[in-house]
Amino acid sequence: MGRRKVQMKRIEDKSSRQVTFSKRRSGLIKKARELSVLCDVEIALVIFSSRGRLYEFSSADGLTKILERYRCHYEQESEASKDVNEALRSHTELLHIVQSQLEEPNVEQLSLMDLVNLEKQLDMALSETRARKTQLMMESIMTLQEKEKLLRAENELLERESAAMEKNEDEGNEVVIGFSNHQYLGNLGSLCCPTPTRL
Amino acid sequence: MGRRKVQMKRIEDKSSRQVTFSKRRSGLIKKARELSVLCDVEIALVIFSSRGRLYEFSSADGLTKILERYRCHYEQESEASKDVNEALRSHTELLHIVQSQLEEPNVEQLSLMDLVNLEKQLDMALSETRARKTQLMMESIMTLQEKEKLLRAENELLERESAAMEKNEDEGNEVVIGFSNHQYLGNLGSLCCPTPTRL
DNA sequence: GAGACTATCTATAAGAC
DNA sequence: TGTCTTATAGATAGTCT
Repeated sequence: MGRRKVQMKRIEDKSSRQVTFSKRRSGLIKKARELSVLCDVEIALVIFSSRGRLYEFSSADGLTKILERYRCHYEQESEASKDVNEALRSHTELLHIVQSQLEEPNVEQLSLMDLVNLEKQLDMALSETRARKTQLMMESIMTLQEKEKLLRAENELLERESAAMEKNEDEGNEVVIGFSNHQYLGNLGSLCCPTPTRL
Repeated sequence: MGRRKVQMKRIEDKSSRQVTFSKRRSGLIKKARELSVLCDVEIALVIFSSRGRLYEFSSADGLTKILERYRCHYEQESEASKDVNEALRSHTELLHIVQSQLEEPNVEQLSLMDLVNLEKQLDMALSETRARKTQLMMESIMTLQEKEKLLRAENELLERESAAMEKNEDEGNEVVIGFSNHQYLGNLGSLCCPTPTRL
């Protein structure tokens, strides 16, 4: 959005890098604020400059809360955190009981029924834990697959663009007259160079 | 940046809000990525949609690390959340330990050797299956992460090539006529090479 | 409900001071 | 260094598919 297109790589000149950082940083924060207001969503944005200075933005809820929510997102079921907390409480309770019973030298005195019940409870607790683990992994895989898809698409686009440019360069010395109306190009127009009319 | 200026307030129409969220979210994430690359800074961006879906971006260092750094910056740790997470982790560990302790010393007391053996075998099979499942999922995740890395690298390379080519063209000495104003091309101008009329 | 299109608006890279 | 200006690249609202 400036006088010329900029390459997507680290700006080597320290001064311009600083200027760009300042400009874009405020732009980014502004955009984050707009998104949070327009769409009524929670956003947390943290930026560390190379010198270690911290810049941040967060929507009304506050950065800490959002970050906390972020962490919880991977630890708890999104369905109902109530259930998770309850499960956690009962599991912990169960553990205490079992542990105290195991610590005593006469574990054998536990009745068979006690053991059966304990086993059942432990089994259920284990199942929940396993299910949670599996779900988290599945989510992770889904996210990654989505990322891959997007990257592949972007890649393809770039390759076509690149190929089109090369072709264009090869034809560089020829006399070329303007475009046909680009509106007729449809989808391809956005992917490759419109083939110019040659004389 | 659209057909008309938009008021900076929550978009009431649910549908447009959703569309705007999708569009601006990707725009914001793109800008965050650009800033992190151009200025070599660390950025963490977390967005929760109103439905509780999580979207995130983070520069190379990874979101967790940056958030960690953020927390260190303020030394504001939420003890409650930390405790919950710790509990969940150690909880899982303990369950495994306790279960194995329960199984071992009491096998004889059940005195149904066949059943016990069968159970053991089934248990082993189950364990193996679970382990295998976990391993496969982990491998899947690793592979996808690797893929992502490669695709990103390839992408960057292509973008540089592309940029170099354009620069090359710009520096050409040819006399150029017509369509010097790319604005007439609309969006296409940014995606395809603006092949001007050459003489 | 995700993408393509395009007019229009915004951000920002360079310049100017 | 900072601030203002300007030309241009980039983002996106409305629309259609």
